[in-house]
Amino acid sequence: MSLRQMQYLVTVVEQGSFTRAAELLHVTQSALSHQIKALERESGGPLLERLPRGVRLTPMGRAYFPHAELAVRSAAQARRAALATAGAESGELHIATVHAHAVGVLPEVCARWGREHGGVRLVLHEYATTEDLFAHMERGVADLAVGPRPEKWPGPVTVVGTEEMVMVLPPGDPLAGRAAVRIDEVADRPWVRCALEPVLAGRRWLDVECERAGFTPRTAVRTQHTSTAVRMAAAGVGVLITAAHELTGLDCTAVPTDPPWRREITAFSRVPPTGAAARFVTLLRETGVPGGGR
Amino acid sequence: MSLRQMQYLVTVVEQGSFTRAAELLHVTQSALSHQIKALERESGGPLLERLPRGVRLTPMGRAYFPHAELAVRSAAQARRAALATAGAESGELHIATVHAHAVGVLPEVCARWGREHGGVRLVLHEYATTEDLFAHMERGVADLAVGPRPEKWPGPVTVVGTEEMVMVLPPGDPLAGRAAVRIDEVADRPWVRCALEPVLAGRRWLDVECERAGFTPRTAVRTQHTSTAVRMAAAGVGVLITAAHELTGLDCTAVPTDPPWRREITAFSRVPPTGAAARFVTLLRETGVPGGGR
DNA sequence: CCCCACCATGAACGTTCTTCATGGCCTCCA
DNA sequence: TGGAGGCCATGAAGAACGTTCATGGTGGGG
Repeated sequence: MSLRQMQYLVTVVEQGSFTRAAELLHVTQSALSHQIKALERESGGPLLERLPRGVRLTPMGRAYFPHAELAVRSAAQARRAALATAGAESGELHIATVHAHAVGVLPEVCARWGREHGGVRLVLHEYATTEDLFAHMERGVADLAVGPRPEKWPGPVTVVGTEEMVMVLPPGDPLAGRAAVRIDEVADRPWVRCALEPVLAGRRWLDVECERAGFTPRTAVRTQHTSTAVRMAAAGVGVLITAAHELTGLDCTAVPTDPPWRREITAFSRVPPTGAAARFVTLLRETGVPGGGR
Repeated sequence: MSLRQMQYLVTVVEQGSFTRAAELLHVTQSALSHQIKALERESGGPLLERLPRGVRLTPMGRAYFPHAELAVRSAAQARRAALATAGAESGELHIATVHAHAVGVLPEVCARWGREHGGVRLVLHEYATTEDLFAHMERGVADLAVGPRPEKWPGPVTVVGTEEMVMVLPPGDPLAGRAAVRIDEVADRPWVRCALEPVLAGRRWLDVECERAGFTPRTAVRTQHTSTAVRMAAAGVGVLITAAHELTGLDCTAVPTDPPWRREITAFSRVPPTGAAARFVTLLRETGVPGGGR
């Protein structure tokens, strides 16, 4: 029962095919067959169901797989952690994040990283929702995650900055130009909702605030990606509250809310960041993230 | 970079010595040296500091180690998960728990398990505190944990029962024989505190309740193990509130609190329990745990 | 000061993994 | 319906890897 066998299994399952997995792993399909068979022999039964078209996990495989995946990913992280501590001049740093942050706060950080730590390649894993991000971080896909503060996270969480939330309005909106807008002033408008809304104690922030203001937000449309939501709002579909920096380059109006809302951006990982990961956190705090480090 | 190498490293670090680790792993010390050296070569530098007396992790080793440990433990869990799903007639099921539960609720469950699933050996990992339990579960030491509901846990949590909390009094105490006792009736007494007190939203339950009752509990003694605390209380050192079933066989008086307190017993794991683990959860709910299944 | 405990090293042997070559099976399509 | 092609399995041979045996170096304690 070796790491290699698990790596092979994971790849075969991900690819749904021995042949494609073999190409990806740079071995022959025969080697895969042998190894998977050996793994199945040791595990006491078949893990994969060989279908005429591709493969699928057996019930036993489903019990086995998540652990194997975590083992494989942890091993990869171990290697990267060691390399990052050693040379700091080569290797990879895997960062997981949500799409909204990837387009918003990370580009500048990545640019500085490239100049200052050229040897360490950044590998970005972007997810559409925070749930996705957390789920994949738990499975160990990345060394470090950048995103909203996780509600439940068994590991170190560092606040690297805060974002100011603004209300997005189409160009020429009557409220445009105001210094700030109270939420009840738009109580009668439809809203653009997004999968990535900040959550507080299990409830969406906006719902809580609207309830306090005495109305229930009417949803015009619900999107996965924040960038989509922003364009909806800019087109006048409805009101959206989102982080200010996600609007750069768009033809729309943004007005701060009254009272001002802020949302934390955090970096979190399974173990205290060392080497490259630690430097990345420092860079995050120093660069580009409004309110960084507090 | 194989699992075996990581397994070797973990054992060497745990044992603090190549020689002892070699014995434990049933290989020669030479094999260990070779493998660790190979691992260090691939990792880009030494992971262990060779001291005249035993070994220690280098900074790089400290970055590497936790990931390696998780990889090793996950692999072991994968194997067990597969075997448990396969035969269900052999293998091991690793259960992590806190000492108080190990002596309180588990004996009966384990007895039934032995009769009904004799082939699957139970391996118990007992920890003194819930913090210890959670920390070790995160590192993947066991397939399933039994204990109080974890505050932050990234995985399935099942309530398997509730325990009634009672106030422990020495034999002949004036309050003994009462149907129930309010907490403010013992406001002037010293308390026996225990590391394993139920926690609610980050604060110890007892502190919250006493604050509500208008006093601050005065601590007579603080213990690690609940069983110690129970004996303290039975000896008249102070008042203790703990689960009723932890008193079986002791010469002391237990009086329910007014209002009644209950604490949940949960089973939690990293992935949905399958096979042996799933059956164990079922057994927990069916057996011996007051209020099981709700 | 010598001996013991402890880890490193090099060469030989046994095991394991990969490849090459080939075979079986199912599906799609003429 | 029969052949072509995609897909995984299998068996044998060679390469790669891990283990052992034997031995060397180093520091601490009697």
